[in-house]
Order: sequence, then C-alpha cells, then structure tokens
Amino acid sequence: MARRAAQRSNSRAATLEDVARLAGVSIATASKALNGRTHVSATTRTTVLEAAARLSYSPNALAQGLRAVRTGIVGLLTSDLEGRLSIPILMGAEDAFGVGRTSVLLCDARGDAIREARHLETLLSRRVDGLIVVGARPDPRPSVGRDLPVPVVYAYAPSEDPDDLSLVSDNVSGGRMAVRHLIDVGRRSMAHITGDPSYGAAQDRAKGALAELAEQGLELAGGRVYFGSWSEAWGRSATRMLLSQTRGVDAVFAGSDQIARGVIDTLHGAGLDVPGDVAVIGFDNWEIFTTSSPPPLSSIDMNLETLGRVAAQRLSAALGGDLRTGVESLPCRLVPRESTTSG
Amino acid sequence: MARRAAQRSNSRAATLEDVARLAGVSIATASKALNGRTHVSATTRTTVLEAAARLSYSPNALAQGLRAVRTGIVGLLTSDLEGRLSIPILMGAEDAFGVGRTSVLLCDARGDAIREARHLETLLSRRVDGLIVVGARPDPRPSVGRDLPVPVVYAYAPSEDPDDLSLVSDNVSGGRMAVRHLIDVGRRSMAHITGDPSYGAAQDRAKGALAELAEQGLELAGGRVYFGSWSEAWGRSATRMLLSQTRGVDAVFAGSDQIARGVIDTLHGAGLDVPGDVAVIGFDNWEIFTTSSPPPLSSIDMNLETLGRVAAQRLSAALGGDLRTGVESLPCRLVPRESTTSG
DNA sequence: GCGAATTCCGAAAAGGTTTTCCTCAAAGTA
DNA sequence: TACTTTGAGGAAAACCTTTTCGGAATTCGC
Repeated sequence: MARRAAQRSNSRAATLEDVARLAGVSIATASKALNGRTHVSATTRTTVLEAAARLSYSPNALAQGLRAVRTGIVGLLTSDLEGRLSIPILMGAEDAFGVGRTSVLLCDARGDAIREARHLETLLSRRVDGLIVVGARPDPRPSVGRDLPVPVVYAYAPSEDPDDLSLVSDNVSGGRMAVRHLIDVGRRSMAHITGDPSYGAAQDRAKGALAELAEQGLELAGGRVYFGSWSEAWGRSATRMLLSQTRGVDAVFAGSDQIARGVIDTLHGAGLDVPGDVAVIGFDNWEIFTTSSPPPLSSIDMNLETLGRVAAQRLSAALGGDLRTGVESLPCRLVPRESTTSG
Repeated sequence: MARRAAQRSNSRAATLEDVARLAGVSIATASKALNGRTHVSATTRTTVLEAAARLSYSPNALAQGLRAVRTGIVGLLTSDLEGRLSIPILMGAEDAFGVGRTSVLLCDARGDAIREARHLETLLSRRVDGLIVVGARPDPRPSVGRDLPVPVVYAYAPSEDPDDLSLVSDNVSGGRMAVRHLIDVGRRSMAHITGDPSYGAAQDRAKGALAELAEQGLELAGGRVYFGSWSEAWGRSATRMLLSQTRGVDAVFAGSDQIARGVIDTLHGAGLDVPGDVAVIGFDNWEIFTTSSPPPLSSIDMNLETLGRVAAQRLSAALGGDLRTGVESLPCRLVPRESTTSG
C-alpha cells in the first residue's frame, strides 16, 4: 500500500531563529539561553527554553560542527565482516565518549583497500574528529596514512607504521594467564592446541604459555605446540593426535574458543570427563561458544570494550594535543567457568 | 611515549576558497568546475582540478549538508548487542546506497528506552536523511514516533504501529521451506525442535512447517512441536526426549542453528548418523555454527543483507515522496549442506 | 563596424549556529 | 545631580558550500 507523501507535520525543522522570534528575543540571546551562557537574565532564559520546547527545537549539528572546531563524530573503519570485534570496541568507545556527546560513523571496508580509501575520504570530508581503525586479524596492517588531519588509533590490529598509535591485546600475558590458571587448579601436564601459526597472536599466546610453564618447571604435554587452523575441526583432529601420542594429559589450553569446542567434543568422544579428567580453557571468551558448550568454557577475554574505551581516551587526548605513538598492549582477563573449575 | 602535538602538516584543511585562489578564479567558478556543472570552459576546469589536487582539497560535507536538502547520512538504531543482525543489515544498506554516497551512523541502544531516545535525538539533530531501526528480537516493538521529520524503516523487528513501515523475514515460508527440503531429500518422519514459544518467529516457523506437512499428508514426529529455549542445551534435552518417546524419526527441523547443534550432538551420542539416519536442518544460517558443525549444517537464511538493501530502497523511495506503511515480508533462502544431503 | 547572440565568470545570498563586541539602560557612588 | 559601574541584550562576522542572476567579454551575422 503506497500513498503520496502526506504533508509532513513540520515541513521544515524549527531553527534558532524561530525560537528567538517566538520568545521575542534576538538569535544571539536565544543561543546563549539555550547553551547556559552568561549575560542572560533568568526570566529571559525560561522564556527561551519554553519557546524551544514548544517548537521541539533541536539544534542543527551540521551548523554547529561547521562553526566549531569539533564535530562530535568519530569514524570507525573496520574490516571485520562479522562485527565480532567492531561492536564491542564500538560500545567501549561510545561509553568513553558518553552517550550523546559523540556519534560513531561505521564503515566496513570488507578487506578491500580501494573501498577503505573511499570510506576514509568520506569520513574526512565529514570532518570526523578522529578515527579508530579495527583490523580483521590481529597482525600489523598498512597504515591509513601519516599526514591525516585527524588523530588515528589502531585497535586490535596494529599499524605497520611505528609512528602511528596502536592498541592491542597482550596475547603473551593472555597465554601466561591461561597456563597459570590451569596450574592453579592443580594441573601439571598440559597441551596447547592453537590456530594458524602465521598469526602473530597464535605465536604470542604460545610464547606466553611456554614462558609460564618454564618458570614453573613444567614441560608441554605432547612436546610441541599444536598449530593448525582456527577451526573446531582442527581442535578435534589435534586432540585425537594428542591422545594417541601422549598419556596423562590433564589439561588443554586451546588458542580459541572454537578450537576448545572441538577439543571438548573429542575428549567426550574418548570417554574423558571435562574437567574431571582433562581441564580445558579457550581464548576470546566468545559468549556464544563459552556458554553453550557443555560444560561452560573457561576462557581468556581480550577486553575489547576496554580496547574501545582506551581508544576513545587516546583520541580525546590527541585532540587535546597529547599525541602518542607506538604499540600499547592491554591486559587480558581470565573468565573461569566449569570447564576448569569442577565445582 | 608521548610528545607534544607537532604542528600538523595542514593545520587547517583546504577550503574551496583556497582552491579558487590558487586557480585564479572565483569561488563560484571553482565550485562549478569541481562539480561538473556547465558554464565553465574546459581550460578553467582543468586549472581548478589541478589546484584542488595540489591542495588535496576535500569538500566539507557539513557545509554541503547544511545547504543541500540531503545530508547523505542515515541512522541505524539497533538494540542488537552482538551485531549479529545489525552488521549484515548495515552492509546491505551500504550496498544499496552505493559506497561513498551515504554514510551510516550506528547507535546501539542496548535495549534501553532512555538511551534509545537520546540516540534518536542525536541522530535527528545531525539531520540524518532517514532511519533504520533494528530490533533485538523479531517481535513487534514500540514505534520510535509517528511524526518524525525523516522517514523510518523498521527491519527484522516490526513496529507496533501499523502506520510505520516494517520489513521482516517471512518465517512462515521459511518453516515451509525447511520441511519441503526435508521431504525433497526423502524424509517422512520429522520432528520440530524450536525455541521460546513467546517469540512470534518460533510460532511462525512452526506454523509454516505444520502447514507444509499437512499439505503433504504427513504427521509431525513426536506429535507436537518441541518449544523450549534458543539454546544448544535445549536442543540436547529435547532430542533425548524425542528419542525416548518416538521411533523412526528420520529428520529434525531445528528452530535455530544453535539448537540444531545440540540436536546433532545428541544424535551422535545415541549412535545415530547425520544425515544417514537422521537429517537435520537449522535456521538462521549463522556461519559460525553451520560450517563448524560436523557435518556442515543445512539452514534457512533470513537474507538479512537483502533486508538491509530493501530498507535502503524504501528509505530512498520515501525521500522521493513514495511513502509506504505496513509490514512487508521478505522471503528466506534455503542453504543446503551435508547435514541433509548425504552428498 | 555595429547590434545580437553566445560564453564564461563572479558577486551575493542562503543554510543555522556561536561568539565577539558594542550599545543601552539601570543601578550604585560621590 | 552627575558620573561610573554593572548587566542584559543585539548586530554582525565567521564557518564553507552551492546556486542564481547579472555583467562582461567574445564571437557571429549582416
């Protein structure tokens, strides 16, 4: 059912001039009254506020942004198809800026450099106050450019250019944390099954895990890190391999929650209890996997909201003149659940 | 490492005036040259274009939006924490508008009405051209308001107000489609295990499934629809129930991919082969579940990208004066994989 | 060589807001 | 009463772009 456009109730949004006229004052006074500036008497102020309310006046942010130094818009440039990363980061940034103070313009480049350049151009022409760039995988990515007119923060995936500012999760300490937790719950013989070795994150997590083991005087079960792919299927086949090669394994540190899922499945299939016989901990703390798995999966959370929040803070600081460069690592967080804590 | 703000290379972005001055023409001429308007000689045009390139001039979209009728920004107001819905819809909308022609301002209300109102206000003050509202669950939700100055399209979750325009997935035909497919692959005795019965979508999918079964003269295995919750755990327990109550089931239509996951797990646990003994089809086509499951899971896709694309089209049409109202159902799509087609 | 037609270009307004500076009136002081 | 101080309110500029309309310069036809 289609109908011709009815005359919209307010064919034109009310402007400050309309408010001023209704209140019987000048535009300047109306502006001052609405913005809580001085040099306006109390009675005049209420008159103006009433007029504004009556017209349901809403200031034109475009005009404000045109005049002001800040527009109150930040761009979020992502290549993360699923939104798995961008959304938490977005929410953290929103929190840090404060609701209503800043809006986020979200662009997905879909891994395409051309599209990214286009989006970048659009964002700059919209005069965003700053830019957060979120990569799809946690490895260094090309810089979007050195001499942009606005500050840029790279989140999750660092920039290849050391003169940019990047925020990443500290995967080394995350790996440490996982092993430390397994030790704390009394495990001694643990394997590490993880994803694609070409990912820096996989290497870092393994490095942290090995370092912690070494410090505790323990050896890695199976004698090596099982690198493979970030899939449940790999979790399954690696676990089969592990079980056939080694005995007495009492814990597995999986490089992702998906892998952990495959690990648990296979352990169950072999008649082993989790965590009774083997404790399992994942990485990412992806709710959808950690809570639906039987038993609920312990995991390491990368604190993506915090990443977003800090990104927002760094952006604000940069606008205030405090520029930083280099890669900043933010700590992960342990989320223990029943797959490691039997009780 | 922090350093004082270096003098930014271009402390102020180049304006049209700068371009005009460098090209030795007036602002008006520069504008016409850049926008491909007439009344500019070819030589002047190239001069201006060169000047613009040299200054890396980028028009101020704020100023453009201030003067033009359209700003080229649409707001996406969501309550979908995970981004599971918003992102595909966003991508579809982006596709329909064309990259670079329209930007999307994304706001997450997190299910909070106050926050939603705040975001709405912000979006309106930024003079968005239109609004797409995405609900968290596919049931009617309160309208954001009747007399907004911009067109609004509700996607996924329809508005309670029939005078709004809503786009939803056709869950009834989706349910039909699933059953139809199971019949096509030779199944005769199928059960339906689905989620929370308070969800309209659960009811609709069941309705479609039952209608198709009736038309084919078949009965539902187990004698009833297994309503429960949208969890893997429910998929497991419902399947145990089903297996203990009925024999000869050769197919299960699960109301979501997560439920399907639990169903398959339990079938495997009972020594049954999928799809050899029992074929399983899910709903949502959530990649992360459908491809990691062994075997890969057939599913019904709600075509969220299409939803976003159509939303964008309806918004454009509304801006052109062609307003519509009511609820528009968009078809789902079958994605067969190995859990139903033994290959 | 002169009026008319044709191009090309520029001045100026509009779009909505904020801020600076100025004026004017009222209140206070000598 | 005359002068200063204080405080309220307004005019106008600035932010940057697009578009309209009029003016100027060139070309063309005769």
